[in-house]
This record gives sequence, structure tokens and C-alpha cells, in this order.
Amino acid sequence: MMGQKFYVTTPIYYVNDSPHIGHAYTTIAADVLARYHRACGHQTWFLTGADEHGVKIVKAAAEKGLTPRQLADSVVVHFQEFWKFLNISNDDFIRTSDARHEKRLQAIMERLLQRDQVYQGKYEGWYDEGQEEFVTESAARENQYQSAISGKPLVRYSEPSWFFRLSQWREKLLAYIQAHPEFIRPESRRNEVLSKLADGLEDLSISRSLAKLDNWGVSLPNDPTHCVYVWIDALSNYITALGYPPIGQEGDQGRWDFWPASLQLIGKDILWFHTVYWPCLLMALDVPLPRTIFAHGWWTSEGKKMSKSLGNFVSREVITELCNEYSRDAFRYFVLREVPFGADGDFSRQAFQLRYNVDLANGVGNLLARTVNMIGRYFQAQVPQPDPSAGAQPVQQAAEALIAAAGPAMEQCRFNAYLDKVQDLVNATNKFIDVTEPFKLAKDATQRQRLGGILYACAEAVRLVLSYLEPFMPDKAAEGLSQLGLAGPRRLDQVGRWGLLTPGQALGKAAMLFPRKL
RNA sequence: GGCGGCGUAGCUCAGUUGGCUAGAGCAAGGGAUUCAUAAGCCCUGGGUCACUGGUUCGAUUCCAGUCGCCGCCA
Repeated sequence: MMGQKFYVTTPIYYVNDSPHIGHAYTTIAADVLARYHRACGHQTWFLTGADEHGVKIVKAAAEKGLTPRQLADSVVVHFQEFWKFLNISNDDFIRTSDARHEKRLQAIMERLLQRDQVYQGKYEGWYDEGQEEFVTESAARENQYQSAISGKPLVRYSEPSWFFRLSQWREKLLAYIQAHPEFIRPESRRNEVLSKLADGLEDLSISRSLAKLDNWGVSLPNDPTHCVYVWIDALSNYITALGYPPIGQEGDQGRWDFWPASLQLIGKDILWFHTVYWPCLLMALDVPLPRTIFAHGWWTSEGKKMSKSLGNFVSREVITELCNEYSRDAFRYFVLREVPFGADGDFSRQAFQLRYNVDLANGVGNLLARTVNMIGRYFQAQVPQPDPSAGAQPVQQAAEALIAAAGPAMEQCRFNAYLDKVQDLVNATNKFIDVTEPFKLAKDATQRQRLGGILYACAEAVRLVLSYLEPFMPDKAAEGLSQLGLAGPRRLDQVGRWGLLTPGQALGKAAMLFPRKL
């Protein structure tokens, strides 16, 4: 499959919260995909950002004696710095308070009005301010008129509001989901959406009175007393960041070619917004739908739900500390290796260290070390000649298996399957060394050619291992490859084949890539 | 309460359309080695495949019910 363009998004993160493993997980996954596609030579665009409007921010700011913008400005840097720290290669970072977003969002609202997709009505009912979500009467009663999530009292709203004709899109959306199995994944989430859609769909209130919001929102072009509902505001970022719709300013032509998105990653908590509101909004705008919305799972920590009071919260600070001890690449590797993407997983220091030692220190790192060491010792640190009599077929087969599996695995966000194949190649190569015993052949001058062939195969396997790990572990891959004497940006579609190491090439300096941790 | 999923070796899980002695990784025990980060390699698991019935020549795999866990919805 020669997809030439790849556009991946994360949700824009709400600046009421500071970054934690949940944010990091989605963002690392998106980064790995972006790096992989760039390495394949695809035109790639990777967007993340911050969601800044809403009553929650207004209130939080007031409590701190700040304006909403001051609060947003102070929190958003935590995300931006954290992404830099985790080596996230996003091409853009959009904030819903950016002028470029606000103007385009207003243009979107105008377009919806022109298309008769929005009408004025009256909203009366319960509202969960923590979730920025309306609650039905029956659901409110069920929970004693408190938020099912936060337990805080629901607020009674009664006000004129603008509504989006969501209900009119139900049939089309259902048909679309049924015709496109890859649209919502994993399949269990797709079934949930289909099941809930079967229950019906009501029009959606998409405006709020600006008076309650300290003017912290995007006003409706046709009604300056109201602003756009935060979810419509937030979802629109995926297209406004690409310059849609054009508003006669810079950035208009920039990136729209990247739409429709190849992949929009989300947490399972925001499934409904992204698989119903979002596609219906796009249909109402006559904009094509993204190819795939992928909802991943949640992390627990040390076997329990994360909570600040339990002390098991995997915060930015905790992750930073782990990265400083084990390397940020090890953390990136762990979160995508430990659990199938889509399923829930548990984060524990023990599991992290175990995975680090087994896969990285004892596996990849040790293989690199013994390979570089032997070539250094027996061939003056120069890549030897390949030799068909080396018996390296098992290694080469594992390499071919990795090469064949990588694309499909990435296509389906099966990161752990991809990494399994990498590990298989490591294991096959370690076994190869033990079976062929190059360290014994080195004592016999008549075996020199065969010895070279064996070590060539080892070096070649390590080169491929590191090349394929590069999207996950950019720093470590570069360090490891430099020990093989390789440098510079590497295109997987050019270097991801067996037999490309050049005999005679000088190795670089050896060093422990992943020191074992006790 | 409705819909859906799950319950397989100590742990985490694979097990296509039912059929050779039920598998992998990790952990644990033993062995032969030394190039390497005391890492790597080899050997070792006999588990009522939740329970009970049923269909079948034969079910972990199909059906029904029971118990337990989880997700979405109400």
C-alpha cells in the first residue's frame, strides 16, 4: 500500500490538567506513527495541541486570581515542554485560543448556518460543568442530580441556545460506519457506537451564553451573546489547523491537502464525541471523514486506578524521573510494547524495569555489544565480508519476517506485534551466535572467511533491528547505529533490506546502549 | 435491567472455518559454554482449557444455562 500522505492527530489536551501518562501515551503513539511514515518517505503531518476554552478554565482561573488566558498560557507550556522532553516530533501545536483557530471556527459556524445546519431553540435541563456535557433528566435523577464522574452537583440550565441538526445525519453515519469497518477501531468500540446509535440521536446544543464565561470562548458570528460549545470548538481543531476553511489569511493553502486524516488517536473516554459529533459535523460541512478513529485504552498504575491520593499517579514528574534514569526512549518503548494498543494496561515500576532489562539491556543492547566487540577484536573494527557458508539463514529469515510484518502492523496500530518481530530478530541472532560460536572460529585461521560471514550477518541484523526501532527510540537507534559506523537520517524504505552493510566500513566507538538496571 | 465481551500453565496472554501428545513470553529450577551488560544458548511446566448440560464419531474451539469479571447503554 503506497499511501503517500499521512496525517495523524492526538486530541488537544485540556489545560485544566497537567500532563500525565495518559496524555503521554497517545502522543507517543502518534509520534511513533509519524516517525515511521516519515521514514517510509510519506508526506506526513502530525498535529497535537491544547483545548483551552470552557467554563472549567474560567473557574479555575478565577480561583487563582488569573484571567483564563493567563491560566491557559501558564499550563500549555507544561505540555509543550513535556513533548519536547519526550522527543515528540509534532509538526504543529494548535491552541483553541489561537486567532487562526478562532477565526476559522467562526467561518465554520457561518458555513453551518448557510447550510441550514443550525437553528435557534431553547435548552432546558441539567448540565455537568465538569464534563462540559448536558445530562438527560433520567440520568440526572439516577445520580441524585450529581455528576456521575465528579460527584459535583449538576447545574440547571435554562436558556436560548443554538442547535446543530445532528439527528438528521444519523442514518448516513450508520451507513458509513457499516460500510467502513476501519472507521472506528478497535472493533469493540465500533460495536458500542453502533449499538448506541441504534437508540437514536437528538440534535445537539452547540452554543453557550458568553456571559457566564467571562468572554472566554469563540462567539457565534450571528449571535455575539453566545459562544461555540467547547466540543465543537475542540473537534474543529483538526481541520482549522490545516487551514480550513480559508479566511483570506496566511496558512489558508498550507496543509489542507493532508485532509482527510489518516488516523485520529483518542482515549476511549471521548469515543462518542469523535465518532458521532465529529463525523456528523464534517458531513454537515460537506468535508470528507477521517479514515480511522482509534480509541486506545487506559493505564492503571501498580494494579490500581491512578489517583493522586493513592500516590500511584504517573505524572509528568514521575515520567521525567523514569526517563532520566532509564532514558526517554525506554519509556517510549515500554508504553507501546507492554500492552496491545486499544486494551487497558497496567504501569508498574517492576514491569518497566523487567521489560527494560529483558528486551533492551539483555536483548538489543547485549547483542549490539557482543557483535561490535567481536568485529572489533577479530576484524580491526571493520565490517567483514558476507559469506554464504555462514549459515545465517535463520537470521535472515527473521529479518525478512520483520520487514514483511512492519508495515501491516503499523497500519493497524499493532505496535506490540511490530516490536515482537524486532525481538524475534534479536533472539534469532543471539541464538545464531551461540550455535556458530564465532569466538571459537576466531582461533582457527582457516575459518576466517566463515567467521567474517557470521559477524557480517550479526551486524546486519543489528542494523535492521536498530533501523526498525528508530520510530520508537530515535536517540538509542542513532547511538546504536553510530557504533556500527552509520550516521545521518535513514529512510526505512531505503535501508530496510537485508545485505546493505558495506564490507570494510569502519565501526564507531562501542558503548553500552542500555545499561542493565538492578 | 438491555446489548456486547471475557474467564486457558505462578503471572500476562495466543489459540484460524470443532479433530495429531493444548501453545508463547515472563518468572522459577537444572545444564553446557564465554564473544557480551553474570547477559546469551539448551532442557524442564503435565494445566478439570470457569462450572453444568447439549449437538457430534470427536469440543478449549458450536449451542443453552449457571457463576464470576469488564465495557457500553438505560
